[in-house]
Amino acid sequence: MNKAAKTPAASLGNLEQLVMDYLWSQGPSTAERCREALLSRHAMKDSTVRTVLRRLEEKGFAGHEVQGRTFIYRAAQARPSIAARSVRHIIDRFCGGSVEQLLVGMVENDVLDHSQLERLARKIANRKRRTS
Amino acid sequence: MNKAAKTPAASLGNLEQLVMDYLWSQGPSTAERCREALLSRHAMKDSTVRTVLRRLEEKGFAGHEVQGRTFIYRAAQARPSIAARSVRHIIDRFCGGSVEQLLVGMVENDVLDHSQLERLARKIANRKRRTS
DNA sequence: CTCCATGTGTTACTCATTGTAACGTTACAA
DNA sequence: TTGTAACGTTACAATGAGTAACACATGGAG
Repeated sequence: MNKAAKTPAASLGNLEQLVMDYLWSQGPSTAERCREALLSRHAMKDSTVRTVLRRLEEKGFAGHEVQGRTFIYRAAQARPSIAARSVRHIIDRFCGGSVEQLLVGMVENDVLDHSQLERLARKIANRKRRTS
Repeated sequence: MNKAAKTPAASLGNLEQLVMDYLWSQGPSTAERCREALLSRHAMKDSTVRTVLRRLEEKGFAGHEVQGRTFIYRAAQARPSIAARSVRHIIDRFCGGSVEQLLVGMVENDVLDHSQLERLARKIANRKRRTS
């Protein structure tokens, strides 16, 4: 069947992450521009970036359009979307599907503190009001 | 330096996950009992489970005590703790460190619906009252 | 028209991780 | 003493990720 986007929740290597971060923050870009932008943080040859970009596309994280004879790559999924799905996985894996359980665990493990929880509660309340 | 627990947030392979799930749900166990329990879902030789358990220990996910001449393996970290740290990673990677942003993304991506958010808000309110 | 610069396609090598397992050794029990 | 149940050691294949060389195409400068 579909060859692209094999594993829905495949994870990213460090360089792949770096490249995606670039695409997310800077928007569509050619391979070369991407490479130049990352040079200071991660030097590499042009073929390297291009390989990474191609693999990102195979994984469904990126896409490209052809402009003239150059490829313009772009992020295929929004960051929040990926984050949401990743967390869904974690919740299913470790929290029996319960979001509350995750939150409790985060508080107990000092990933979330009480003041954050308070702000969170307010935000949720606001959002509820606005969208219902 | 320290050889064990190299990467704090190393991820688990499928089999490793299976074994951890067993340890988490069934409690401390010998390698052989673990193997037998997983037989129907994942057949393997005894040396295979033992290798997996050893690696899990190297990664800091499991530990063992010696009882007579047999090893009793146990989960070294609670599930919620791992979940919490994983989510922390995601938040840092994809949400600029903002939990709220994650939650919003989860709503927008149908990982969380509004009724769940409501219940969540209630739980948070409760917990806040109880623990402050 | 020719040739170079620039861009893509293909292929491959290395290293770490993960699954898998054989083989060796040890020690308790009958 | 001998078999069996544990563990220790070592290894190999597949995969993923980083890295890159080399070949091919093509549009523009001369």
